[in-house]
Amino acid sequence: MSEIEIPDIVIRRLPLYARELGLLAGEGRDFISSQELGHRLGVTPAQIRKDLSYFGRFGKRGRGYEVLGLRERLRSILGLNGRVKEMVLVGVGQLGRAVLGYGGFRLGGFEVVRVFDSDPNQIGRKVDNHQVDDVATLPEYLQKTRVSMGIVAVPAEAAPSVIDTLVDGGVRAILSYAPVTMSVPHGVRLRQIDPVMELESMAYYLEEPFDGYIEDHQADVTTN
Amino acid sequence: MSEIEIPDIVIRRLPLYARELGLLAGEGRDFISSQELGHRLGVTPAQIRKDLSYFGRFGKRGRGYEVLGLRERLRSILGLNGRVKEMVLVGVGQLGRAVLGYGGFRLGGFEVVRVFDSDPNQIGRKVDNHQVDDVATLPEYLQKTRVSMGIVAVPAEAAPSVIDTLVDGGVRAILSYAPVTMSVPHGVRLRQIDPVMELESMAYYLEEPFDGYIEDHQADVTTN
DNA sequence: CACTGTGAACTTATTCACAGCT
DNA sequence: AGCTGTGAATAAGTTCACAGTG
Repeated sequence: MSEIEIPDIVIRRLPLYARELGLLAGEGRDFISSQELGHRLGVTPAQIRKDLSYFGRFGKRGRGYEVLGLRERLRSILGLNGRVKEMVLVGVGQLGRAVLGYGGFRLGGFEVVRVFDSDPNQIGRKVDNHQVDDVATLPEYLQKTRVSMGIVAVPAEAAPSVIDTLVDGGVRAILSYAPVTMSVPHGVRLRQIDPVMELESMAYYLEEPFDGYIEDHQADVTTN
Repeated sequence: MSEIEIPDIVIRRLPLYARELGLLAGEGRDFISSQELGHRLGVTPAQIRKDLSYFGRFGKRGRGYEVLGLRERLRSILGLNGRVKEMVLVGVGQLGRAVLGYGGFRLGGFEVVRVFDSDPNQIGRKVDNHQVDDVATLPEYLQKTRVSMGIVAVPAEAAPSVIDTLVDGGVRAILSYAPVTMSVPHGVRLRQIDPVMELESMAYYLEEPFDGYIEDHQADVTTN
């Protein structure tokens, strides 16, 4: 229970559990079983119990899990119970603006604290209460402030250099919307959101035959 | 090689391969080995060869893969070589607008053909060359046109009903930006993009201790 | 000769099944 | 009685290693 490496795939499910527990709390639920939670999430009860067992024993036998208590434990495990996580945002095009305007980050305990762009037309402007700074000043900003998370919302061509700058500046977790593959040093997490790739892979299941074949691919619900 | 079920995880990597092959073609490369392609993508060469072997034999021994040829095969396998894939978009808030404005869909062979919202202030307005229709008219529109893909960019509360409407209307592949878990019938693919969950799971690796513990989680590059 | 294509070996992830609490 | 927590069993996914081939 103590010195095994916890699989990333397990870590990635924790936010899902935490989110659903938040909803349950909102519905006034005090306790929930792995059975019912799994049913709501499309996950097996055994999966949930096994995942949680990596971190400790949070349930009460015969009763299930205390909804708010477990949610707090999960957020604590994820490191989300301290102060708000500060992020820099690079790129204030349409997508960057949507990121800034999206309330979900704030609610989740994340906050964009500084915004950068390379477009002279944007630099100096105010977008959603944030002064847009020249991306050229990003390195010095990172040096001063040690922000550990970043969001990249720049065009593909610009992304590699932006990501390098973030990494060099000590940013350890990067969420990129740019469709480019890059490798980053050990210890840095880079995750990409690429809606086009999602659509492309889903297209496979739309029974269009490929070339001459007519095959029947059918598969199950995937909630990512 | 012929009647085995192809794992979804393999399908999901095909767009990644196709994308990189497109870049290679742009660089003027004619052939590439699984070795080099894997290196560029952070994937093992064996993985690439194994993935491709589900669909046929596309390589030339001693030479590697013909860049443009393989790209076309992959796009064909995914069903992306026919005409443009038409999609409906539900929700034209900030996020929906970003989706509409994003050129990547167009380039990938996807096109938003109709836009819906429930907000009376939006309905009837023109957004990025699209007339915004009342979401109440979505069912009849789907009945008429049999669009098979949809993008959901509405708030979480509205998402379940929108998704149900899409499913009932015959939409078989749905990309949702709303942070809600839903189950859909067999044969329908629902994929969610949830940046907050990505950030939350990455936060785990930012060496914030959880409660009293100080542990050392370090893991490798993850490009989704 | 440098590569692919692929069974076999291995590793990782999921599910089972049941002992043990409450 | 009804649940959790968890080793053991199974399934899924990845990598190895090498025969085969242009």
